[in-house]
Amino acid sequence: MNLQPIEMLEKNFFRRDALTVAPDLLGKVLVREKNGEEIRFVIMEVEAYDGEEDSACHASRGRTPRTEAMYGPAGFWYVYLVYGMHYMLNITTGEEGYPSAVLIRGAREVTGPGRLTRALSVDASFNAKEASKDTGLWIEEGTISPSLGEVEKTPRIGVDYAGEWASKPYRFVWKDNLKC
DNA sequence: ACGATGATGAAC
DNA sequence: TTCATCATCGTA
Repeated sequence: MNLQPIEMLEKNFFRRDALTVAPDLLGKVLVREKNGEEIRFVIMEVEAYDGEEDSACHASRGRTPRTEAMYGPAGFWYVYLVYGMHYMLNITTGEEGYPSAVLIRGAREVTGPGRLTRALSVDASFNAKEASKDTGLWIEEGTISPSLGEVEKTPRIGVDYAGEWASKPYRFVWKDNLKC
């Protein structure tokens, strides 16, 4: 038997196109450490937000205080509040200077981006912090990943305002065939 | 199908 | 300083 420490995903994993990173995150494990306890969720649903051209991406309005993190290096959290109630958790991707990120929308046993951040006790204080053990929130290698046939591609949720970009298949879901 | 609820960015 | 908007969710 070959027991190796579980590998934390580092900058190089995230320093690729958001559209490449997004499906690759399915099956990876989101880890939150709080008060000495670690909770883990297998990532099941994500969306890519890719650059200023993407009307659904917050960076479509250019660089603002809110979108700073997306313009920074890959592997950092981008967290913001929507509808005055729910925090959305994103991980930044791509080269520094190019704004892009992947929204983590759901995990095994937790469906919905707002419910996920609540389950993890994640709020805006994580914004622009690195995904690492130091910050108490990171992503690890998983034990299984979906096969190609198990990944469903659909338009993103809640971005109907984004014109032609609203219909692009930037959402990736691991169809949970094995669930029982 | 609707209201809660508050930060953000843009207009004035 | 005001205002519309919003990557949602729970209850009806």
